[in-house]
Amino acid sequence: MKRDRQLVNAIAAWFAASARPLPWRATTRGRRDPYRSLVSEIMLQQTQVARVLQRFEPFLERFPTIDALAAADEADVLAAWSGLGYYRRARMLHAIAKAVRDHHGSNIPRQVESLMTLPGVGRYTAGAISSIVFGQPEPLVDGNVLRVLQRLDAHEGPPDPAWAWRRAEGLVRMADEPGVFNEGLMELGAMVCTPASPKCAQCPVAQWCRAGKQGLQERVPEPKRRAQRRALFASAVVATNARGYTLMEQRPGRGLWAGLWQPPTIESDEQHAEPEQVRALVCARVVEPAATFSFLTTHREVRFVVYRATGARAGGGRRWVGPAETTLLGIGNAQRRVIESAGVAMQGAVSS
DNA sequence: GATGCGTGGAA
DNA sequence: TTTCCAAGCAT
Repeated sequence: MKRDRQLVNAIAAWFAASARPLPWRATTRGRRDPYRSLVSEIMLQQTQVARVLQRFEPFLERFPTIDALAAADEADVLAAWSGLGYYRRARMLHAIAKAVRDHHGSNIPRQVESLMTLPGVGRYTAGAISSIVFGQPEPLVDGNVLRVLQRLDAHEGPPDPAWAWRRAEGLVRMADEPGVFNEGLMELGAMVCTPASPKCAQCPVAQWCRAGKQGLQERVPEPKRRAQRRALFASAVVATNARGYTLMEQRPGRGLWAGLWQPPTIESDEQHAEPEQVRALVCARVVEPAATFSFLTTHREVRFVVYRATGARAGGGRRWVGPAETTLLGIGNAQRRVIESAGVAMQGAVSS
């Protein structure tokens, strides 16, 4: 008990002294802006801080308030999310804004139970907003916290979220400022108690760390096996017209790159489409091979074969899209690579 | 409870 | 090159 109290105080003190000045940590009169915090929490789901830093302010500029976001077209939200991945988050963030406007008087709720009813808000995000924005004594567990807590207690074996949530709850109740403690736990995991080569020599709670004392810090928690990546065979046609515009279609509303735009593409788990099928796909007069590359996602190795075509026709939901217009559509980075590999320039290019 | 959902940096 | 995994969530 005494150890726990010391841990909590040390983590909060360390964070208060060393927190990075991230844009969503800005305060007015000591308060976080709930909307900015909400956007940052959704963006940060399974996404590294460095990546979010590139996109946060532009998104806020495009949708400055929760009402502005609620009033926006979903297509515009997806366009602003282009390249960030996990595009379902963009749709759900949009849905959150509408739900908050319609059912909470445009005020983001402060209780975990209310927050959890919002689409795309799970236990972590609800705990984060409730504690960090509103100061409620709610626990939170993300990948960082899971690792930090298991190491502190030398809780061996694979990641044990159920155990970590109980532990986090017990600790956050002792904190004077729950949000500061929670953010400190995460920051500690991000900056010091890293998955590989943790910096125990500069750790503010090393004296209480049981894994560190036993030399187990590199083996706790035990990494878990990843599912094998499955192949997906994609044949894409980059059809251009006389003005240099590219033919684009919208992907289905579910699954990979749901709702995003792409050059007409045939996909299969088995093999690539025959060139004749590709030609038929766009009814083009001239179709020629242009490029081949693989694009990796967590669960898929997408093997693209890219063709160039002329003499195709729009219709059936397909549209001719000019270079400037590509910033207005939701387009995945794989599709950007497809288009550029065919030698067609576009704006809002693939990041780095 | 396992799986699918993106992307890119680090080792 | 390959593997891991990053402020998770929904189904």
